[in-house]
Amino acid sequence: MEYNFRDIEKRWQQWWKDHDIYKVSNDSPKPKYYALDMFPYPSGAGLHVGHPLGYIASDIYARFKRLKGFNVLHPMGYDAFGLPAEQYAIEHGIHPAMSTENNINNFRSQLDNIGFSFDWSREVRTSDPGFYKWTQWIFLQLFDSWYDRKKSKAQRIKLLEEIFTREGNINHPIPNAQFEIPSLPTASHHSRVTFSASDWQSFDEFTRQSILMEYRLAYCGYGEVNWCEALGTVLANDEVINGVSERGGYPVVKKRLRQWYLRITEYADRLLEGLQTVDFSEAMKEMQTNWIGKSSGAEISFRLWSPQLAAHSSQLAVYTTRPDTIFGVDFMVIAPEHELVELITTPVQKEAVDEYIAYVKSRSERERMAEKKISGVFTGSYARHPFSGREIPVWISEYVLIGYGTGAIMAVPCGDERDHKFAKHFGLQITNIIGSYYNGEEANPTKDALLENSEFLNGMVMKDAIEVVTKKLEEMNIGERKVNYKMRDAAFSRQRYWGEPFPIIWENGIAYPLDETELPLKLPHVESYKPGPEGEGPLANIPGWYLIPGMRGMRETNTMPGYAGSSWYFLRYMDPHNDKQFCDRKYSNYWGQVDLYIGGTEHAVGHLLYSRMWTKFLHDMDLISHDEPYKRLLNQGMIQGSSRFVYRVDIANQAGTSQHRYPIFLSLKYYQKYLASGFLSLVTLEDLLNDRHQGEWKAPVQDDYSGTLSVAPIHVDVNIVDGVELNITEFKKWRNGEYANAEFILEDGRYICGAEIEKMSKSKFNTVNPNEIVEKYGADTFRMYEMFLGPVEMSKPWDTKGIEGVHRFLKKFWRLFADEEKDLIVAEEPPTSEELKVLHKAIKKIEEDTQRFSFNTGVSAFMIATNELTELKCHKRAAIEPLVILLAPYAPHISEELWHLLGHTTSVVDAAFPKFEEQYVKESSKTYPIAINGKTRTELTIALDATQQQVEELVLANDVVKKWMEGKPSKKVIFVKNKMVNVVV
RNA sequence: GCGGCGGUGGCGAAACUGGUAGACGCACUACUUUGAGGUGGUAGCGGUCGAAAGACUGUGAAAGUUCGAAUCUUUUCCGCCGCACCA
Repeated sequence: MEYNFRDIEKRWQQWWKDHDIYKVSNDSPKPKYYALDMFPYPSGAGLHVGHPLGYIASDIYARFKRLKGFNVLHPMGYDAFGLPAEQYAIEHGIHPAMSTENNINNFRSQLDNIGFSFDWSREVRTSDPGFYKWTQWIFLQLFDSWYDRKKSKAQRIKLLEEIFTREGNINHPIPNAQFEIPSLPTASHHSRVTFSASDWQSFDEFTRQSILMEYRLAYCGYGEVNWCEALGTVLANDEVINGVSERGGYPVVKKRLRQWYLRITEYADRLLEGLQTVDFSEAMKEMQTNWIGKSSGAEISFRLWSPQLAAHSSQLAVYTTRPDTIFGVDFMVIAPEHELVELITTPVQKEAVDEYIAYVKSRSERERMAEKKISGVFTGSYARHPFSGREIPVWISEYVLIGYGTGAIMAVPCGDERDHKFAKHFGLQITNIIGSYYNGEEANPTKDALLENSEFLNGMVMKDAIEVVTKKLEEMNIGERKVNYKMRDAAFSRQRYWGEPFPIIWENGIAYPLDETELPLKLPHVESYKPGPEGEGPLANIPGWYLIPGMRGMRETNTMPGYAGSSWYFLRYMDPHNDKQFCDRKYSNYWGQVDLYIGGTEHAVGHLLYSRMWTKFLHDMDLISHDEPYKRLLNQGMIQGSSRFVYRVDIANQAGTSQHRYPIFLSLKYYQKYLASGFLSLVTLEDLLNDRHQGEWKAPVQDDYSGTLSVAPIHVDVNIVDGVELNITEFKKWRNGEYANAEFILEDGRYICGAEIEKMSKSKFNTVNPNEIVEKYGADTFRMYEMFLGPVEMSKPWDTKGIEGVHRFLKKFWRLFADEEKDLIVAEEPPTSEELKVLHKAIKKIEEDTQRFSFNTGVSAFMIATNELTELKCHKRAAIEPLVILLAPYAPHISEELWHLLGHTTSVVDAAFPKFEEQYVKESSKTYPIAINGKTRTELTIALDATQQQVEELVLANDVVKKWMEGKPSKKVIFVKNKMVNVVV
């Protein structure tokens, strides 16, 4: 019987389904294991071979853990809300619910082809009301909470109200909101607003609610947001890449809008600390750490002074991480948007300042990022140095950002590169406080220099001076210790339709939460996706929805962003059908953290941070027991596409001729020849024809070939290229015969395409559909090949040709068991020790490799064992049956088939792996350390039943030791004692 | 610029705590099975010299530690990813 993978795979997939093999129980005496994939956004393009890489890895590990006796939760679902579906709806008039449903069905059929062991009974979709009911519910909990900095945890708003009634906000100042809220009691810096208990009691409802809004973990406020005109919505910081939207690449501008936010900044410290308790890659931790961007330093107030303005008492607050450099301050710089600009600009400087502000406003975010010009203007005012009393000019420049720190800095040109450039550019004074560390040419940001020109700090090491200065500033009451973060609160509303509606009703400018019993607040059906008035979403066009009968208020018409549902979905899998709670505590206690989370790096600062924050919040609310969602994160690399190019000749000067009737294509050799020498535009087609081999291309007789050539590389579908050789017949049929009349200039009768490794994408025609691979080679081959390509974490190009080797292996493996004539050729006689050695080696290696996610070497180990057993002509049950179990995680279908051929009646999933381990591996060999001069240098693995004599011989024969001894001949004694092999020199 | 990761045959890659570098697979070459193609089988395959045995050399480059370095340390070059005026 031949290895008929099509039959086998179809049959077993059906059998698994019929018998609910992968259904997992929440109630099991077995230890649990939670293996999760980042659920996909069901895009219209479907899956290409790159997508399943992570799923295969997690599936292998999940199956492996099942065999090891674990109760494994391995679910799958869809991140189904989001912008693309709505864009598609706008363009094609198909309702997002419809297109999403279609895409999901398509995804599912593609996934099913590959033989995953997902428990589909637990499938979740974020766009399902049964799911988003709980997204809305968690939102309400966030809305109803504030962050108690004293206790470092979230608390109920009710508690805060009690505190305010009792003692005002003296002990709980308004958190560092980045965004202003109107109608607060006045104060220059609204985060410094304080009120007493009696103040609080005198406030009206609106003021109270406005104040509470300043504390809520989900809050609504006005602020500068990333507005994308093309998408008609705001975007979170992580959705903006280099000034354009992540999806679609549209320009993004700053705009002031009313917006919902998540106060993720309150969790900044815990998000940082939590990184130490989880197993993420260094790169991932680094990215999150950078994104959070914690820095500590001091905020210092400088008195301002101006020669032309009436004496005023303004203070300028600056933030610095280097208070030790205070005597090196030569000027101050404030951001162009700074509130003091108007106040401190002197009449003489007014024109220049206005001009500069206008210039800054004219520059887009992108321009500002792209070209970093040194620009700025003097305000005419001065700050007074707190120690030396020196006058320090105050400048305005766009290199100081309004959003970070206080929007103002003290410039220390000898120690900061930007300040130094600025000083040089405008010819400002540069005070050297670090002696020879400063060379006059470049700033030196060292902390090790001994301070000079620094009065009471002279002779002190900078590092130590930081503390001294900060203390002194605090004593003088003009400065305080301050921690700053780059991370901003996360914009949480979108002016879109296809997302979770906010369970909020606005009345008299106050946001009231919906009652729990009114959830889910369902998304209404819409006909039009046009944005509503004043930057609202499409829901603002449906009065029937936002107006509530019998009430004066109206519903919030924004919707939640794509990351809302994905911030907690991993909890829903534990209890997916519960309509009383988001997840029963009993089950979240049982499953706990995700033990293994696999997905791409692209979610480093988005999804992964948000879901970590939500988890911490739910933990604070005592709704779950753990406060980090993922114990271990594995980032799969990308599978890149290998693009193929054809080179089309465009003939210039073609007036009066008919060359353009035939697009002419050059094979790579010609393309490179002319391109490389830079001659292409000087060459005519005639030159080319004279150069080519005779007879390969018959040029139409009447054409004029004298025009110069230019060549355009064109992406060609990789599926009509065999390796690098173009299938010309297929090419002519490609794209409905667009190239039907193509003519080719060949090399040795073949058309060789150009090649380049790029990201896999439809537009580059380099995608490969897993369905085609599965159809041709089977799912088992596909799975193993994806793993065989290289380490899971690494990016690597897809090469369809290499798959043959893996396919060959499976056929070879099959032939250990079955033969062309007979179904089963397995013999029951006991294996020889040589055969057992092959087996044991394989078991040891494959187990280790699987355990440490080194699936590529695991696959290799299978190949080696199979090759060796084939060579030994070994068809003995005891030597080959264990391999079937071992192979099951990698190639489940063929394993299941062979398992049954071998006479078992249960699924290979139920094979008792631990037992088998005991039977075959345990204590079959032992590893001994070899010590040289008492220091362990290497190890020897020796069969358990080896005699002392044999061990001694082995040590002698060991090349490692032998070489070492040869390299350094001297007296040597070798002895074997208590299993420790010792070599003494 | 800063930070992280990496650089090993024609290609994807192994080498886990320093111990015979290149396992395994692809591609390639020769032979074999076959009427032919595919499949299957055997052998070769880093480089140089050699018919072969074998010798020398070899993990981006340079230096160092070590009996021994792809692996550790320092410097440097290149590539990928992330951040980017964050004071």
